[in-house]
Amino acid sequence: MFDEFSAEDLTVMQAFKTGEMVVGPGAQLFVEGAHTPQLYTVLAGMGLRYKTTADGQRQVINFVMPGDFLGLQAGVMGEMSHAVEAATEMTLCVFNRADVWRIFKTNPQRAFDLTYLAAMEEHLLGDALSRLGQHGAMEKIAWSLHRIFSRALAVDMVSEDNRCALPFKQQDLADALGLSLVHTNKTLAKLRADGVATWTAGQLHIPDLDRLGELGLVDKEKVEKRPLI
Amino acid sequence: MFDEFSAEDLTVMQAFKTGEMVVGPGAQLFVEGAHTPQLYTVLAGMGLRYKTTADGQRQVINFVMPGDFLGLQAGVMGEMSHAVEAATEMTLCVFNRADVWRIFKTNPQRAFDLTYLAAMEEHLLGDALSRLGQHGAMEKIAWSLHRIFSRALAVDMVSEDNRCALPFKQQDLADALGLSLVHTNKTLAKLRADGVATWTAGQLHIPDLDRLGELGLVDKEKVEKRPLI
DNA sequence: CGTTGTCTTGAATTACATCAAGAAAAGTGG
DNA sequence: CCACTTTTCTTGATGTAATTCAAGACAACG
Repeated sequence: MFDEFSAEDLTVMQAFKTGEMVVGPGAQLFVEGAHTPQLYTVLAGMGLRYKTTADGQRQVINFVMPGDFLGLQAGVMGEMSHAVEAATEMTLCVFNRADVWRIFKTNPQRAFDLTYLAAMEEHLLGDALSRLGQHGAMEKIAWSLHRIFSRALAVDMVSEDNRCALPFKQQDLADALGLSLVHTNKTLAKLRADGVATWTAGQLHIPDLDRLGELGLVDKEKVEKRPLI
Repeated sequence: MFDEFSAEDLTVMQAFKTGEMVVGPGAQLFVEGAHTPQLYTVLAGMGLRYKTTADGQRQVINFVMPGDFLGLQAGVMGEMSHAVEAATEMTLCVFNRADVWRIFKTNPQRAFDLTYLAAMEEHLLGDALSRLGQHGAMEKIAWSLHRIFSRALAVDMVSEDNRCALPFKQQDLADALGLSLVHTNKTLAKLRADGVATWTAGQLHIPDLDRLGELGLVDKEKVEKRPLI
């Protein structure tokens, strides 16, 4: 799924990298509005990006999976507009914010990749926006599960029998889609009854991804390559 | 509102710039999924970014105003994930997609600005997402009008008596917020009756921006500087 | 001056939220 | 390992915000 990593790239990134870090479930990687000195690439584990609204509600922006780059906003804008929290134990590759500028000075290709990633996020958020704005609960949930599962496939986290770990709560999914917990639960029950998607005990089972995609109105989009930072 | 433009920056950007362009209302600046060779900075006029969903619905991503940079996605990813359409006559500063890479090679500061813009868009989309997911019609509409008006203030498009041009249809606002036209209309009528916001004949009148902000649950966020490309 | 697009308003319907309460899990401590 | 508490999941009943349907009033336009 990722662009190839040349020997030179590796050297450059190794200079940029300052270490590895392991955090436990529930750890706050970023706090909303805070000034943080570090950026991360997710090597293993899953997490949540979310915003807290003025009246105390929570909007989950998306689900964080291995390969994701965290903190680009803080890296260029100084502070994060959303929080990031670990849902499982996570292994992270750590970079210094101060080095971002150095990348731009010394390695245009990597700088370009950063912009690419930002544009990619924008694209994904746009998708989410149109799903939230224009569709009903069943479509939202089917779409979301489809997206998660496709991504898991891309990073090889899906087992032979079409199962992957999904260590979130139903409340998290509800908050991602702007639905109530109750309605989310009932819709998941329907998908389960129909044999389209079964999510129990932190495991998501999708026997037929295309069928789920139809319910979620997913247009068979190419799996896009993304740069790995 | 914009970062200062040094003499050197000006020279660099003038080399990058390939011309100016004026388009009429209704013109399609970008088509969804298309490969376009040009990028634009909006000098005057307003427009819409939108996506069309699989089942034919339309989600307006945001409203385009002077100072916006259009086509960054196409610039780095090759194709746009959304369409852009002019709502009024628009004046655009034209750049070549091929030159984007040159920017990264020769002018790290400008390259950084591009990434900054992308991160900014991501931030704005995240805001929109949480508004769509977590709030009711009144809050959505108040929030949206607040955002538009604040932006208009920043680019000095608001008259003495707190009016600015808003050349969109109610349907556009409805599609931006995931509401039906009817409900949008009724909510606007309520705002008008309460004297908070009056939008008629393409003119938006906001006597008291703070009052609107309260209704829209807007936390008094600093007006952020953005780079002008 | 008819035709078409946008706005406006009322009435009927529905998808979803809220309320409530029980059943599983998953921690916690003795 | 077993009570005990707390969290997460599940299901039914009730309420409501927003949709859809329908139709009239303005505007804009050729």
